[in-house]
Amino acid sequence: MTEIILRSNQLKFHKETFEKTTEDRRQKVLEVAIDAFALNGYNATSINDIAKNAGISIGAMYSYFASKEDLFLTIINNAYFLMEEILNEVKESSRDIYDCVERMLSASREFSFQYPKLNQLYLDLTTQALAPLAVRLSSKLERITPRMLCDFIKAGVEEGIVNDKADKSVMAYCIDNIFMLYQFSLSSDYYKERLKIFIGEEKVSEVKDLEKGIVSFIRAALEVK
Amino acid sequence: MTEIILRSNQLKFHKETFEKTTEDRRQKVLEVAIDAFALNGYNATSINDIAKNAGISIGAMYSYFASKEDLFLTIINNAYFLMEEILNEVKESSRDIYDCVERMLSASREFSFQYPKLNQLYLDLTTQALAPLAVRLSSKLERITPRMLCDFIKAGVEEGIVNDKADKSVMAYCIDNIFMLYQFSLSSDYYKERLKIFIGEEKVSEVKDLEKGIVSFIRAALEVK
Amino acid sequence: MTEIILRSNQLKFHKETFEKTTEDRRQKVLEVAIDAFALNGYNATSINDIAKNAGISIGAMYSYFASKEDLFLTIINNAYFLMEEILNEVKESSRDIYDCVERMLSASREFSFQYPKLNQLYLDLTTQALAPLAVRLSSKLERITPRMLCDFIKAGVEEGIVNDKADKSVMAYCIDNIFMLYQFSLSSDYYKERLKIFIGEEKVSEVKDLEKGIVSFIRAALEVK
Amino acid sequence: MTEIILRSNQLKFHKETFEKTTEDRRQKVLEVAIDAFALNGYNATSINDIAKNAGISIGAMYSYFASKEDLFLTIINNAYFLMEEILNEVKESSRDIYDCVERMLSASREFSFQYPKLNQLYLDLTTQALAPLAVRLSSKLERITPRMLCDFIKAGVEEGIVNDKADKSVMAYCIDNIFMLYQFSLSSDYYKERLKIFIGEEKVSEVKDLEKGIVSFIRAALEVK
DNA sequence: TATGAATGAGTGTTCATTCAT
DNA sequence: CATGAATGAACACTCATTCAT
Repeated sequence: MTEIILRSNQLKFHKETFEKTTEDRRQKVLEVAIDAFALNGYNATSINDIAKNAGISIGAMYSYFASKEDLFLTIINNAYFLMEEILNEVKESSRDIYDCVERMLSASREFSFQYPKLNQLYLDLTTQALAPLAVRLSSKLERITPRMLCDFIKAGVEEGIVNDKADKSVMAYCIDNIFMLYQFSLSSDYYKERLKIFIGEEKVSEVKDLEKGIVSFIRAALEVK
Repeated sequence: MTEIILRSNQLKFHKETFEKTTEDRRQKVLEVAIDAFALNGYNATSINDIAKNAGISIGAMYSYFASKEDLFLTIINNAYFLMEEILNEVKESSRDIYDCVERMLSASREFSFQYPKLNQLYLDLTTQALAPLAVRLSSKLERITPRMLCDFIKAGVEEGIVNDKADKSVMAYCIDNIFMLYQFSLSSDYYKERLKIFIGEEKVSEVKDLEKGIVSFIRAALEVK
Repeated sequence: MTEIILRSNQLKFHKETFEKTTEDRRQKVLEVAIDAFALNGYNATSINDIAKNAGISIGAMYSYFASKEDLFLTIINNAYFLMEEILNEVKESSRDIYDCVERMLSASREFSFQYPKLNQLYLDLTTQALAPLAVRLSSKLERITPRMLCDFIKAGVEEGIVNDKADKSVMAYCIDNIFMLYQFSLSSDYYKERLKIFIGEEKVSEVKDLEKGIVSFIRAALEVK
Repeated sequence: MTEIILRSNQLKFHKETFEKTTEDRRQKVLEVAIDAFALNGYNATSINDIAKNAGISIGAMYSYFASKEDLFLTIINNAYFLMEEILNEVKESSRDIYDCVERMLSASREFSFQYPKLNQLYLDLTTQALAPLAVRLSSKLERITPRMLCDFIKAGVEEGIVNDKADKSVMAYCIDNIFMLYQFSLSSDYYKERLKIFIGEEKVSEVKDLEKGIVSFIRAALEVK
C-alpha cells in the first residue's frame, strides 16, 4: 500500500506522542492497523495483535492512542483527509458537471486501487454498529461531494447544459449513490461480486469501459433533450 | 416489527429441531436475534445474551443452530427470501422498466419501514469482515434484480422506449446502485444522515417527493431523446 | 479456619448460581477468596488468582459473582452476619452492662481466633479507598452494638449501677472504641504489634489477664462512686 | 492543606536528590501524592498519575524515590514526625494524666482537621496488606504515646490521683484505643459514619461536647473512688 | 429435548519501572 | 539532573461453545 502520511485537520484522535515517534514506527502501526481492521472489522480486531504485528509493545500503543476507538478514528480521519484532497483537486480542475463526473469516477478508481483497505474500513464505519464512532467524525462526513455536485448541476442548469426536470439535490444524490457503490465495487469483496453479477466476470477488468458506460448513463440523465 | 416467518428455500442454516419447536419460541428467538445483531453488529453480539433475552437456554439455542454464524445466516437467508418475494411481485406486476423502477422504489421503502433491522443486517453482511459468511450465501445473493432490470431494459430497447447509448447491464447496475443506497438511507443511521446532507433535513420526511425525483432521474437516463 | 456458611440476610451480593453449586466449591471459593483478600487487600487481589487457587475457571467465578466487588461484599456481608449472631447472643444472655462488657470481650476474642482473616477484611473495608464499597453495605454497618451498649447503660443508670456523669452515647462510643481495637489487636499484625508495645511482648499471650484489665477499666469508668 | 515540610529523622525513604530540588517541586509532589494515596489507597494509586499531576516527569519521580513504596513511606514518615512533635509538646506541657488526656484529644482533633488525608493514609498503613511497608517503619511506630501515658499514669498512682485497680499499661492501652478511633472518626468516612450512629448526626458538629464526654469517661475510669 | 453450569482463551486497558537522550 | 517514550506482565471481565443432568 502507498505510504500513509499522518494528517491532522481540525480533528485529531491520536496523542501527541504518536507524532513524536519515528516515522518508521508510525508507518508500521498505521499500516498494520489498517490491514487488521480492514480484514476483520473493528470489533473483531485485537489491539494487542496490532501491537504485536507492528513490533511494538501494547504499552506504546496506548501511549499513542487513548483507546482502540481512537486508533480506528485516526485511520478513518486520515482516509477522509486523503479523499478530501482528491475531491478538492477534482473540484478545481473540472470545467462542468460532465467533466466532474468523469474525473470523480477516475478518482474513485485510483483511490480504490491505491487504498482498497481504506474503502473497506469506510464501509465498516457506515454500519449501524459503528454509529457511535461515526458520530465522533460527523463534522467531516460527506460534506464536500454534495455541495460540489449541487454547485456544478446548478451552474449547468444556468448554462443550459443540464435539464431541470428533477430536483437538483436529488440528482446529486443519485449520482453520488452511483459513485459510492462503484467505489465499494472496486475494493470490497461483496460489492466486487455484485458488480460481476451485473456486468459479467470477464468485463470487470475493463474498468474504463464500465466508467464510460456510467458516464453516459449520468450524462443522459442530466442532459437537456 | 412484522412477524418473521421461517422460510427454507434451497439454503438452510438451522437444525431440524428449530422447525419443531413452538411457533412462539421460534418467533421470539428470531426477533431478539435480529434486534441484537442489528444494534451491535455480528461480532459484538453475544449469543448467550440472545438466548437470555429470548427466554430460552443457551443449550436450546445450540440445539437449534450449530453456531452463532448459522443463527446469523438463518436470519439473513430469511430476509433474502422476503425480499425475493417482493421482487418477484414487482417483476410480475410491472409493465415496463419505468413502471418497474417506480415499483422497486416503493418496495424498497416499504421493506425498509417494515424491516429496518433487516436492512442493517444486510449492510453488515456486505462488510469485508463478514465476507466468509457472505460466501456461504453467495448462491442467493443479488441474483434477481440484475436479471430483472436487464430484461426490462432489453425489452425497452426493443420496444423503442429505452435508448441504447450505454451498455444495458451498466444501466441496470447504475439503477440498482441508486436503489440500494436509497434503501440504506431509510434504515441505517449513517446513510440517513448522508441523505439529509444531500436533500436537507426538512425534505427527508417527504419520501414521495424524493422518489419522484429519483424516478425522473432514471427516466431521463433511459429515455430515447 | 472454621467453615463458612453462606448466609443471606436482607442483602445479597452473589448470583443465584452460587447457591446452586456444590457445597465443596462454595466453601473453597469463599475460603480462598478470604485468604487472598485478607493477605493482599482488596485492590491487590486478583480474581483470576482466586479462581485458579480455588480450582475453578474464571468463567465460573463470574457466573457466581457479577464482579470482584460483589465477591468481596459477599464475604464481608457473611462476616457481618456471623458477628451479628454473636452479638445477639451476647445481648440475650447478658444481665447488665458489666456482664455485657465481659461477654463482648470474650466474643471478640473468640471471633478473632476463629476468623482472624475476616477481621483483617473488615479493617480493609473501613479504609477510605473502599468507602464506595462500604456504602453498598451501609444499611448493615455497626447497627447492633451502639444500640445494645446504650440500652444496657441506660438500664444501668436507672438501676443505679451506672453513673450519669458522661453522655450515655459517648460512654457507649468509648467502650466500643476499646472493643474494636482490641479485636484488631488479636488479628491484624499492625495492631498486634501495637498491643505488644503497650503491654509487653510477654503478656500478649495471657489474653485473659488483659481482658480482666479492660473490664476493670470500663467498670471504673461507669460505676457510681 | 497546611504546608508539609520534609523532615528526616532517623529514617529516610527518599533519595538525596529530593532534598536538592526546589521547595516548590518538593511541596507539589508531596501534596499531590498525599491526595492520591488518601483517595485511592496505596495499591490503586498510580505513581505515573502523581508525577503527571505534580507536573514533573516520571523519570524525576524515580530520581527522588527508588520506588512507589518509598514515596509512600516518605509521606508516612513525615506524618509521624509531625505527630511526634505534637505529642512531645503535649508531654511537655501536661501537668498530669488528666491534663494530658484533654490535650491529647485537642491535639488529635487539630491534627485531623489540619491533615485529614494523613490520617487516612495512616489507617491504610495499619491494614494487613500494607504490613510489609509498616515493618520498614516499625522502629518509629507508636513509640511515644504508650510511654507517655504509662508515665503519667504511674505518676498519678504515686500522687494518689489515679487508682491502681487495673494494670497501668492496660489503662494506657484503653485510653489510646479511644484516642485512635476518635482521630479516625474525624477524618475517615467510615469512622465518621460510625460516630454518627453512636452519638447522632446532629451532635457530630459539636466536637467540644464530645471531647468533654470522653474526658469525663476516662477521668472516671482512672480516678480514685 | 432442554437446561444452564462450566470452560478458558481472549479482550481492552493499566502501571511500576527502565533507560536512551 | 530531567525527560518521557517504551516495556510487558497483569488486570477485570466476556463469550462461543460443551456436556452432564
